Amino acid sequence: MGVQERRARQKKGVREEILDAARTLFVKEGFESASIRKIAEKIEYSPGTIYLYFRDKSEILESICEETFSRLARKLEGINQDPSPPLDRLRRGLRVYVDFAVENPHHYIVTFVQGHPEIVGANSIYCSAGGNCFNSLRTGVGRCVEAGLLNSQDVDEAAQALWAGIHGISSLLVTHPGFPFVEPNRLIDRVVDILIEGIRKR
Amino acid sequence: MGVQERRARQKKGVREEILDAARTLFVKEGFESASIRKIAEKIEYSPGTIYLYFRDKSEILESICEETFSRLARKLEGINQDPSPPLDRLRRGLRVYVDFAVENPHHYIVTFVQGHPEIVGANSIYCSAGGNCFNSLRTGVGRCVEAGLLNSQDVDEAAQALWAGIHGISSLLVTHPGFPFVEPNRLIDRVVDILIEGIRKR
Amino acid sequence: MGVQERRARQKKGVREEILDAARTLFVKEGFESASIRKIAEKIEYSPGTIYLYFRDKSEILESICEETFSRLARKLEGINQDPSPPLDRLRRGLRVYVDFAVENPHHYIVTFVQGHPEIVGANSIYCSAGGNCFNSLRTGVGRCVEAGLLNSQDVDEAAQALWAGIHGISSLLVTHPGFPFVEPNRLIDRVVDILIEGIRKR
Amino acid sequence: MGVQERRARQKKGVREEILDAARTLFVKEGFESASIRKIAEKIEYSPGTIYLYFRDKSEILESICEETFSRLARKLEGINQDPSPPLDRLRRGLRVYVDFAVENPHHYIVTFVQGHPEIVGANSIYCSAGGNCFNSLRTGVGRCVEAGLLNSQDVDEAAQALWAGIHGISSLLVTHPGFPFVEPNRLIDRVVDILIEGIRKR
DNA sequence: GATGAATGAGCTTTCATTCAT
DNA sequence: TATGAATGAAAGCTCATTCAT
Repeated sequence: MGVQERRARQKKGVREEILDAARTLFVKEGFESASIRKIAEKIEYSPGTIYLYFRDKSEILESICEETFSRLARKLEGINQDPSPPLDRLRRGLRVYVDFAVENPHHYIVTFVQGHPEIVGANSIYCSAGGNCFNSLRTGVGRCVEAGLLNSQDVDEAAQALWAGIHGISSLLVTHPGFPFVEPNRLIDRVVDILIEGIRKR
Repeated sequence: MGVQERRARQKKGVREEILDAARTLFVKEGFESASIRKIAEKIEYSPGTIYLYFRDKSEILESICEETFSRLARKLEGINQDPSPPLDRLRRGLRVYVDFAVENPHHYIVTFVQGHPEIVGANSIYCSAGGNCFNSLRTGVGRCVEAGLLNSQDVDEAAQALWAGIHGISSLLVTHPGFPFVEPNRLIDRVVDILIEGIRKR
Repeated sequence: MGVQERRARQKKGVREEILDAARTLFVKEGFESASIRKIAEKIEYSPGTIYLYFRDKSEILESICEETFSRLARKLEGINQDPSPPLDRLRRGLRVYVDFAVENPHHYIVTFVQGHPEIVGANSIYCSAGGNCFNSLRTGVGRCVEAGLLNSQDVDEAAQALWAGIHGISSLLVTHPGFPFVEPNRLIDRVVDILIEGIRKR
Repeated sequence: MGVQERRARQKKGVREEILDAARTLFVKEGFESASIRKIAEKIEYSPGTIYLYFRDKSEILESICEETFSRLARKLEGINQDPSPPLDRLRRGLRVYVDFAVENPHHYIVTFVQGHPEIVGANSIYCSAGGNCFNSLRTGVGRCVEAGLLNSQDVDEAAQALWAGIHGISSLLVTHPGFPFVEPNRLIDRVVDILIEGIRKR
């Protein structure tokens, strides 16, 4: 029975199980405190087994980050490919970014909030899949500039400023769950409004 | 020699040395990884000595946070007490906040970016000195609302949105030093501009 | 060689090795002073290994106590089931108790002499296997009372008094090996005689 | 005030304060766990101060033992010098011994129950003051033998057997306070009765 | 694939003790 | 007489990792 149950799960793949368990633990206890043993316990395998799927602890973290970036990048690219007016698309991109963070707090914290110098380059927002995310945003901003919709022509500057804005609300919401925020949906909308209002030409 | 050297340092005070070393390590390695032993090694004392100044590891963290909040609060209160127009003061408050973060990246990360559930309440932005910081911001926003300068009357919502904005750029700058940001000063100004432009009444 | 030697010992079982080493150390140095490290050193394993067999230090103690009680209980029950006259059986039970202590001084000290508030209930003479020991004695006394052989009807009182007597000589012999006792066998017999003479009806 | 209070206590003598605190802690936590720091804290002096009165930790223990033996010896000698019949005196001596243990459980455990190999000779029952205690008992037994009151002529054997009996009930009562003993006074009387009945000539 | 056993290094913390003041 | 500062050693325990099976 225990064995059958395990076999059933194997369809999902041990690798995925490890990633799921690790992500949860990384956030709940921090990367350092989350131990290989605890991960192994959670998925009911022996610690050694984990080393069949990952070289070491930090490779697990790398995988989680990469996976997160990919999912977000896909979402953002979806928006970039629809035919609404550029400013609308930009606004929706910002909102989607924050929603993604709120819906995947574990991923977001691990990938964007915590600093991981042990993953050289990989954790940064400009590596592989990470780059795609930022590029989506940059592209969206670029389209607005081309259409003469913004109060400045510097695409990089604007893109980075917007990113700062949405990263700010995202990280606050996921890392300070105890703070007496006003209703989150309203707050997110307000932030996005401010950013769009503050950036568009009058 | 070793003795003379130490005596010299003692003027500064062992407690301060510990806090300095700890802050650096907390940021470089994270709270969990930064060990009492490493702190002791860094200041060339024995591990036991640290316990003459702090009850345990988390008390060191608490001290650092409290210290950070106090310094920032003092800066912000200074601004609140000068006589310029409300919106100017608000703008300068935002800028001072980010400057503080950039000038004290260690403090900022330890206090605002990393989550520290081990310090119940103390790590939160609304505890003691922490509360003073947020209240300064809220007061500044309140004055603008009273003067009818903002495009919304909800003080909390606006204060939180602004805080999100400045926390966003602050945390990005200090946690992603490798990212190819445009010139930081210009970027910070741009963010603050966007926030003010996005929040004021037309 | 080192490897072969170890393999040889493994037949006995690492768990048993740990218990043996621990028992010796607990007595020689006391529970507190006997450290996990010293136990590990003694059996030539790393400290961590011990935690593969026992949850923590006090679980080792618990195991030793439980084991001791069980062995003694088995001996005593053996006597209770033979068909000699009740007073003879009682006398032999007392003697067997003391013999057990003298033959297993380590066990006896750890289990009966040292107080172990850290093992809630388990160290007490009335827990599980411990209870069986005392019950054997109580049963033996009860039989004598039923047969009208004792100078008092109070079974509990008599059983506790006898226990005090044999615990007294047992603990003195094992904890004061340097004292100039008269020949131990004679002394033990004398104590048992006194107890039986002092308790039986005339 | 704090100072005045301390000065007041000094009449009692710091040394005595240390001994009082140590005795309590030795019993509550065991000799090993009771630390110099905790003793110092309890009497509100610095750890270093203790070393002005005692060479090291074990000297404190030695002092406590010596002190205990002396007090008990004095009590027993008092009895030896009164004019009642020898067997009565012996009986009263036994009872006084147990009463002393029950009234001074701290002293009794530290001195008689716990083994202290670190105090070579000093912890034994035959050193200095300790010898006086046992000698009192031996003298009492000797008088009974001379008066032809006992069922054996071997003074040492009898004295040791009696000591075993009273040590047994004493140590059980003080080290197993949780055990469901019958009413202590009755139990002690019963033990003493058994011992006297078991040893006297018929 | 998976595991059980093992380890060496490391952790936070407490200790008895020393010594300059 | 008393202390405050310091330390080296050791404690119990957990860790990432390895490897024979």
